[in-house]
Amino acid sequence: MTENIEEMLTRKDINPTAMRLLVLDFLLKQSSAISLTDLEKGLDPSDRITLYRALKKFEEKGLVHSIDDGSGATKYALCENDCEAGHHHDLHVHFFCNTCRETSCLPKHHIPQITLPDGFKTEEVNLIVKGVCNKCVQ
Amino acid sequence: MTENIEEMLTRKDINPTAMRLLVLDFLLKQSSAISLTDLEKGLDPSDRITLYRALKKFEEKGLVHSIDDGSGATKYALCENDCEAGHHHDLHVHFFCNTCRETSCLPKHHIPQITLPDGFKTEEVNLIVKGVCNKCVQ
DNA sequence: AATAGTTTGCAATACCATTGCGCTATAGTT
DNA sequence: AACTATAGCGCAATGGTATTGCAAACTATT
Ligand SMILES: [Mn+2]
Ligand SMILES: [Mn+2]
Ligand SMILES: [Zn+2]
Ligand SMILES: [Zn+2]
Repeated sequence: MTENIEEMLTRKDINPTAMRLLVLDFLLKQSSAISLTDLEKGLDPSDRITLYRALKKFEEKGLVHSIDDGSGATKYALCENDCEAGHHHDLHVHFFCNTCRETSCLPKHHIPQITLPDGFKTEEVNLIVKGVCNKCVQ
Repeated sequence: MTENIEEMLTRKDINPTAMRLLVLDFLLKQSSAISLTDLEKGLDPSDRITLYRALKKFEEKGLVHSIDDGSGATKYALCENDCEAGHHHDLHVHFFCNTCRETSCLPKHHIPQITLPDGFKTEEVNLIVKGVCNKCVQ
């Protein structure tokens, strides 16, 4: 099982250190995107900065993508697709639940094409839907 | 002219104090959304917290809306439409220029309908397009 | 074993957002 | 006009997140 995690890292050209294995293992257990603080609490006691750098490395290598859901803290989630170092292909919608404050990837919901005024060049699109998630709706 | 600004405030049920007149006047002169720090620099010397509370009051009363463009600082822009206290109707796209780092409202670009999985309820949509704006494109 | 490169942990820094609180200006009342 | 209640202002303080510097610890290689 651990070998599987280790392979995931090496396949992405990430040195599988003890800390990084722990971080990836934790990420695999999540059902929603997590913040650095979530990770810190989940792997207590661990140094926040080390965790921060692990996430940054993962992002840089195309293993996780970061989400700015407007909560103030960047969230991180594993990439679904075959993202490459530097180039992410997770152009999907993200959902932020105003009730449980969890952020989820909606990988099946692609971001619609946005037509801009003349002279504007699109490089990236961030689409966050906020509301009530399926777990919180009654 | 000042009366016009004053009326804008009173019409929104905002007490037109000297500070608030200055803030609204500054906002009217902008061609893009501004941060609290931008406002502070533009109205130097003024107390940052007072400006912060002016923006919050404006937002609460439906005179400005805030934009989270992922830059780290919340941006503010005057509402185009007849927003009411508490209920904003600026469901338009926002554009962040990666070159000049300015954030613009695209009020003519409405946010497309997003269909979510069963059980998800939409309350709000935040759509930020990042790229190069018409002024920076060469 | 020595060396070079990588990772880690701690300290420090820089912003941004937000609240508490006393002072002041203003509006409303007598 | 004097008085009082309220609202606004300015300063201090706090809390949270992101990011970098640096030295110690660790790994891999010669
Ligand atoms: Mn995602
Ligand atoms: Mn806008
Ligand atoms: Zn929820
Ligand atoms: Zn630009």
